Amino acid sequence: MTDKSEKTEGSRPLNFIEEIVEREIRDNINNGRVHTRFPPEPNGYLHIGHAKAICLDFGMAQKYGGKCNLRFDDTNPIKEDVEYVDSIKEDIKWLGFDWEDREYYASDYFGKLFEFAVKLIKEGFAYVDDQSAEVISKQKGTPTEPGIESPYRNRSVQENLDLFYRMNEGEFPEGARVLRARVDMTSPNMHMRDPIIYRIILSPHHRTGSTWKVYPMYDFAHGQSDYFEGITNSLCTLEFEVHRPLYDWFVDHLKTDDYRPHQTEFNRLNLTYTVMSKRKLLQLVQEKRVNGWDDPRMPTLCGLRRRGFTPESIRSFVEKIGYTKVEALNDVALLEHSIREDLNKRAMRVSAVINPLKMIITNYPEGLVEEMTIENNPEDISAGERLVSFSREIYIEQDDFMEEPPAKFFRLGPGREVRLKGAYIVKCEGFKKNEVTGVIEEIYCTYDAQTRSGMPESNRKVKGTLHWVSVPHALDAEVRIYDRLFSVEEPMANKDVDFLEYLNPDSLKVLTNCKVEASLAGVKPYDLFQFQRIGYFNVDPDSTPQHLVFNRTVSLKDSWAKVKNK
RNA sequence: UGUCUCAUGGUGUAAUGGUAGCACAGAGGUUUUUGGUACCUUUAGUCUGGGUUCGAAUCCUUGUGAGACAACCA
Repeated sequence: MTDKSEKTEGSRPLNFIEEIVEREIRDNINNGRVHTRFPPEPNGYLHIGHAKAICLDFGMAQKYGGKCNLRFDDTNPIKEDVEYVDSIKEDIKWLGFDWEDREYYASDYFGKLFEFAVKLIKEGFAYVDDQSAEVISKQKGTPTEPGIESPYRNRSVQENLDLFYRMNEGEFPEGARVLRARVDMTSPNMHMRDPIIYRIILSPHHRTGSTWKVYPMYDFAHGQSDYFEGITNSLCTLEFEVHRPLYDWFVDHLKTDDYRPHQTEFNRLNLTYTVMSKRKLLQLVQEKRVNGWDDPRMPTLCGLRRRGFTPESIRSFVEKIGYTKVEALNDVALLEHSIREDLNKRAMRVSAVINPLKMIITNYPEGLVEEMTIENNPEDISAGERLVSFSREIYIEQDDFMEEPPAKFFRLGPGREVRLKGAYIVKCEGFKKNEVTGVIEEIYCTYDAQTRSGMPESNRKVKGTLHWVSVPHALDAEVRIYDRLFSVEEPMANKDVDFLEYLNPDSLKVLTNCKVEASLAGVKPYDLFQFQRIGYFNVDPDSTPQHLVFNRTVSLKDSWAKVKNK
């Protein structure tokens, strides 16, 4: 009964995590509370894969009346920096989520974690190992062979305690000693073979300075931090599945009543034609294969934002791909669909000619300018209308004229008629061609004065409608045409080929001679538009009133391109 | 020669023992002053073998394939 009502409530069926949570609520596990956390490490920029996690962590809390904490997992002072903290917070807010006053850091718990380690030592569950990293690693065995016990495994509690305190006094150099949990060296799960839980790091931490000389490892910090914060559901990606027994082992030694957090793993987001690993993204930035973390070709949230993606489109995409335990490769076409779907509803339509070809309307009076009324968005009447100047000389798209057009070409060619969007029907009477280069330099048309939009004659059927910009009114603009960063679906799939080999050489084309309508004079960075018949574009932060710069977010679907390529 | 996880159209997902559905992509069409949008139609799927059952994508089992795990990273 309850099952049914819960399922029909939403517009889609529950995913497996929602099913788990609803069962827990029903069974009053953890008093029926739902409290999640998003735990980024402040060592890089967030990408769309993180967005999938953010939407789940914050989304579950929202859906079930719970809370979601933001917790920086800052247990490694060598790799982390405050620089990243701010960008991460900005990206989460931009995506549309709010952690309110619950901004935490694993480093907030260094004291409690240290005490817990001391407790484990006293109970015989942890020991100081004096061996080198290499030796410890060797003793760990392999996935198919058991490990062997360290000669230091049975040190006295007193000695362990003494050594551990002195490790934290800075008495020993980095690497000299570690603290290990005393679990099981023969466990088939490598993570249970006496994992290292504390190591000596002498570099200062970005938040705690030089207070500490020993720092907890991820496994010794994460579950415990969840516990300290009262987290109920610790949601993470599939590769942490093998860590779960250790997560539970620590929580079991920490908990004092029925409350306990537990970990559930879901599949990562992989996208075709890109890479998602922080290391690879860093490499692209460092080797200047892209222009920084916010390069519009990057799958980072700042990159997608600069490219013109909206938070709504990203959330909608994440909603569409779902959460399962199957390792998936998501088609970037679905992301593109999500942004088109969103922008179709909200983007103002404007006229921009990115590869200009001048048209002279020979029978149009010289010096005459007419103001044409054009709707701002046919999908949204409330967006209103605007006036656009029309004159004797206009720019049209080079692609909209062919000297010898094929049958299916609905645009302009010698003797053909087309409609100029919101203006007149014109007929091509001739063109000027550079005899040396073969380039069409100008085309000459006549217009039918009775076909101005709104006049009865304007209803005449013509095959095509072109966008245009009046020459004397046009604004110059730079347009950056972005395409997929890689030319293959899975740049990492072939182990014998460096992923850089698959970089798409045409992922960025800069067009500097573009002409846009005058209404674009006052645009601000991140403003969104549809360039009529071309695609969705936004204003790049590089843009100034003197030098307009637009990024192509995504092209419009182009059924002519399909016909043409047949 | 380990442990854990997974396997449904091209892709991502649903169906929780009872008509294999949805979205994207593909194909075709209608409408259209965007070759856009919207709408309609359509192609295409339960990894393999066995078992339980009136009935199996679902439960049991065999095999196959894929992934994760051997950082003093997270």
